[in-house]
Amino acid sequence: MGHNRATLADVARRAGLSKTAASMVLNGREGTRLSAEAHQRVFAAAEELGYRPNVAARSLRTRKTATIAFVSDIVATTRFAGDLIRGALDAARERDHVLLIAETQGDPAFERHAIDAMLDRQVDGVIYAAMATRRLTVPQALRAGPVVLLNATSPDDLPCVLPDDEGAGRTATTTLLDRGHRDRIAVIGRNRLKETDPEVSLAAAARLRGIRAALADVGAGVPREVFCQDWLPEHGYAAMRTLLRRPDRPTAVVCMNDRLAFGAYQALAEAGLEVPRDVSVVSFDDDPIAAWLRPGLSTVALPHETMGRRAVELLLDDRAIGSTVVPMSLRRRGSVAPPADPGPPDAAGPGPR
Amino acid sequence: MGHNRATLADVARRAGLSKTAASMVLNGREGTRLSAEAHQRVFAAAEELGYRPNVAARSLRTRKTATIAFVSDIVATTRFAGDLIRGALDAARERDHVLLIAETQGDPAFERHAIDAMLDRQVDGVIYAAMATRRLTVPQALRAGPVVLLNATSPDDLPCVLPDDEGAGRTATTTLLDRGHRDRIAVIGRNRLKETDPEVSLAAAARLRGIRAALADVGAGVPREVFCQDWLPEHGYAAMRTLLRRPDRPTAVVCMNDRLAFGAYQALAEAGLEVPRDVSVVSFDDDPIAAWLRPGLSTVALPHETMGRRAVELLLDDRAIGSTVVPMSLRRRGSVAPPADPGPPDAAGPGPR
DNA sequence: CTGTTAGCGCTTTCAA
DNA sequence: TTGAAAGCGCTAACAG
Repeated sequence: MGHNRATLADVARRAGLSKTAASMVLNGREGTRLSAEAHQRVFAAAEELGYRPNVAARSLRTRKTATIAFVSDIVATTRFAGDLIRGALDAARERDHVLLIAETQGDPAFERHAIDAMLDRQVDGVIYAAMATRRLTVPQALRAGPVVLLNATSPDDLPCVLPDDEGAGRTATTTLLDRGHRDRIAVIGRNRLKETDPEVSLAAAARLRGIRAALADVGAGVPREVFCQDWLPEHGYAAMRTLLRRPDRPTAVVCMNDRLAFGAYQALAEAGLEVPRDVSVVSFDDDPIAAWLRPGLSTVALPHETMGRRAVELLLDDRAIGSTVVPMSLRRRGSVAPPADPGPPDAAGPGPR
Repeated sequence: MGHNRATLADVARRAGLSKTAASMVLNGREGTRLSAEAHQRVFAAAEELGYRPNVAARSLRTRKTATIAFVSDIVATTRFAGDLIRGALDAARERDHVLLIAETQGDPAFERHAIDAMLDRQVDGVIYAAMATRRLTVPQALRAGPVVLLNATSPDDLPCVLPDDEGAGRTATTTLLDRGHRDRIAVIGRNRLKETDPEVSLAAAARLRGIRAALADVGAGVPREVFCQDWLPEHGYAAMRTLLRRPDRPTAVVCMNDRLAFGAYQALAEAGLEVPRDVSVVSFDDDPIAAWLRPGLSTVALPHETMGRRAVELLLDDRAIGSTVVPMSLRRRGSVAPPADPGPPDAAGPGPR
């Protein structure tokens, strides 16, 4: 690849100057001024030869590669991984950097291998990303240089970028409260494991805190909460059925993520209930599916693209300290409306329509 | 990053040998044999110092970087991008290579920039990926070295990796035929632009060819085909409503992708029709949503992970010639059943349940 | 069998 | 104002 590229020596020769002179002109070094004419000649020569510096050679000297390692546990599983990467890519491009990516698949051997591979290539820094917001411990090898955790924290307070899940919880809930829901709001997606083990999830507990805080602010009653084994559509479906079986059907539910909400939609439709007329729904993530549902699902979006971008900014500006929390904002679609009417606290719900 | 790494000189010194000797041992060069004891000493020294070669330095000499550029038009939009990358990543890891990624966003300026950045870093080859299977022209700059097109072809027959969309069309259709559907199969998602402009899509025409061929094989009638402006759920929804409005409701539909199928499901549910009892559905892609629908959607999966892997293999083994077509296989879920009964070719359908 | 000597292409003292 | 020379860490000729 790139066989006969012109070298700096070629440029210098053509310009009738030394490599030093050429180098200085091309790098805009002010250390010592060359004649305007020398500048001209060098630029002209470089232009004519289509000169491009060899980054490997340069970095051997400068110990800078303008390359960032992006190491994540899993890249493919979720669409969100792409957003994280895209944000990082954008920011990197703006600063003339490039991303070397690797995936550990949660396997320590792969991880070790990946990190070595990156370090061997003298990357300027490492972004260590998790696909689910969580706490993790970064391998010792990374301590050698700048690191930013993306969508993760570590026990030892490395600089990190996180989404504001607690704020998101408030936002979701407030949306409901603003429309007049209050004492019959339910929560779908409580999960002991996700809420208690920070290595599994940081989002679950934070979202719940936000939800409860918003409710407490207006003195609303404790919401009905349904536990789910995981956050997949089938669990949301089951949870919603559970809720519908009870006497006082909720006027609104907040689902811990969009997949749960999708399942909830399915159960609602099956019960002949209409969103948002009979039940309002809000959730989190802004999975593509949120826009595809009928009606569109109002959801608090994960700011993954911004997070990815922020991570490289922190890394390169090395003002990276503490945690950077990125706000999450509501994508308003059609799934929220005022409660139909208080209704008698008995029946499970009317038939279709 | 990686400040005080031991260098080859350190290892040599510690082993009491020359850099040359150390280099040879470490690289397992057989050119000239060193004493067994020398081997021992070198390995021991390297081990003790935690020596790792500096890839930049090495590549300055060898002109090999063990780095592959992965340039794509869009990485984030679809989940499939992740699969392509993941496959490539896996294959690269197995061969001790690493991926430098960049995204052009379809912008020629970005593209130029990205390619320069990669070439400046002396990558060993380039994988040029498109997110929708299509034809494209690769920038001249890439002709300098090995290139493999991923999910794309070019007018000048660069080596490429493509999914077998025509086979997929046959597979989808055959699934229906095998269950007894025949003359009342409909197709959702015809699209003039996608079918005629190879720079937009290669998949649409190929899938359609496959569908028709399978039908022709059994002498089935020409299917009812509905055009869609795009392949999004809303279009599938509209298309299905159109079909249901006609007198002879289809017993089965093949949708050009899963998003259309999702829309079709919505229209079916709304009409009080049940999948697969009243209408069977098959489609293409294996979008995550296919597994989330109720019942699960049978769909012919895009083999993106395999494709990504294949691209790397072709590039590195440089036996890269012509096009490599990767088969697509059916994910059998619950959306296909035998037709209920021939039924009178009149009514639009019964009420709910 | 082993070690010395040149570079790869670049930046950076240091002298002229 | 400019240029020669050294050297980043490594490998490949070429002598010993």
